[in-house]
Amino acid sequence: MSTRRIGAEDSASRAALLDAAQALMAEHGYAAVTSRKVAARAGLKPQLVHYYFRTMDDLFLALLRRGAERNLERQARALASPQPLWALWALSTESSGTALTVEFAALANHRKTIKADIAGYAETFRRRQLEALTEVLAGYGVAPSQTPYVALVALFNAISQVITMEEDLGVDLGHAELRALVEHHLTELEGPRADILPG
Amino acid sequence: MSTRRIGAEDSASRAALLDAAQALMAEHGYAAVTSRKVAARAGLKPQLVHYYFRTMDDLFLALLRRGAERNLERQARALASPQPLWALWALSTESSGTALTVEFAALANHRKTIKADIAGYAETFRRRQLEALTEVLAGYGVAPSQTPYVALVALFNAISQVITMEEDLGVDLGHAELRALVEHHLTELEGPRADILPG
DNA sequence: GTCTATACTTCGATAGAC
DNA sequence: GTCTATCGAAGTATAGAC
Repeated sequence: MSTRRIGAEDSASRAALLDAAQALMAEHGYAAVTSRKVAARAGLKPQLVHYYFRTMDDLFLALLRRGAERNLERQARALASPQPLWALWALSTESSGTALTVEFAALANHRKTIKADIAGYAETFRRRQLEALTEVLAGYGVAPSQTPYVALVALFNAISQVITMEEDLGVDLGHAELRALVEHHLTELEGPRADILPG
Repeated sequence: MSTRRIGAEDSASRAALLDAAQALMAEHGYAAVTSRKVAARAGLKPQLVHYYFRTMDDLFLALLRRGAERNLERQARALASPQPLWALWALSTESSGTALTVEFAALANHRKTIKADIAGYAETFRRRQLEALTEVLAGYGVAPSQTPYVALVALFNAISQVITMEEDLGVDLGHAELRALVEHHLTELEGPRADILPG
């Protein structure tokens, strides 16, 4: 059965299909990512989707991996910047990736193959943050005994994630005040934010 | 066109269809909520879905409203209990509703009709919390000038929401520590948690 | 008020042509 | 290595019978 051939990884058509799938997923949700719509958006024939990605699951997986690699790189740059906390805050409250994040979370609910991959990526993402921030926070003189660093990292993510998700939805009750609270602490630790855009 | 008749609101079949849709959505995601699958799960014919709900959007809306009413009631009970903070914490970190929440968030991405409804419900939910907790926190002697209540409420929700979502996904880095942090504060304000299950 | 017969559209996937 | 012709299954929705 699985003897059918598959397209090359560096094909331009393949990349175009991934781009189209990503745009569709962000704009219209994962259910809109059908072979036909993806192909139409990329200006290609529907059957090509199944040539480059045997199943739709494979397409979602490829999309996740590509996005994950990009995000890990962006995070690494932020964590290596002069103001890692501010840079991470800017990156995490950026709304551009929110829709995709939500869609992948929903996707995990019913595509078990993908769920494990998403969880693995989330874990790596968090773990790298923890490693880098452990050094940073220790450098700033924050005692881990009081509040464990791992709790701070989880807290930081919870806040930024919910703020972006809710704002995307159009709900923002308490956001300004919560943002102010976080930014007050960031300023205490890292000084006022230097106006450098996140990489 | 819109002259077609619609089934009674209190019909048993209608309720069965909603139950089936809810189960499907939680287990397999909103994309699995198709007229055929919903009907099959309810032991009915697919066409009945369109008799009781003219379109699939109508079905999703009915499902949202039913769930929203139930949640608002549960929240009201929690907020009126002897330990409102603990009760709210128990309610918000309950994992049972998480999958549905995520699915509705994703649904909002591409069904604009539904997005407004979801946002409206989220806002009401938060606002009621704020009203009740304003009294509670003032009673506990928490000064609103230090950290505005509305920020605390948003923070509380961010934490519980992300914890349940991540645990549902299988990621729990920092959760135990973050939970401990929250529960430490709850104990300070409200004393140790009395072992009463949430309503 | 309740349900069925049926039309039309879109989907994922494969086999085979270039 | 790249793409097309085509199939069977599943989707939404309407009109009309009980």
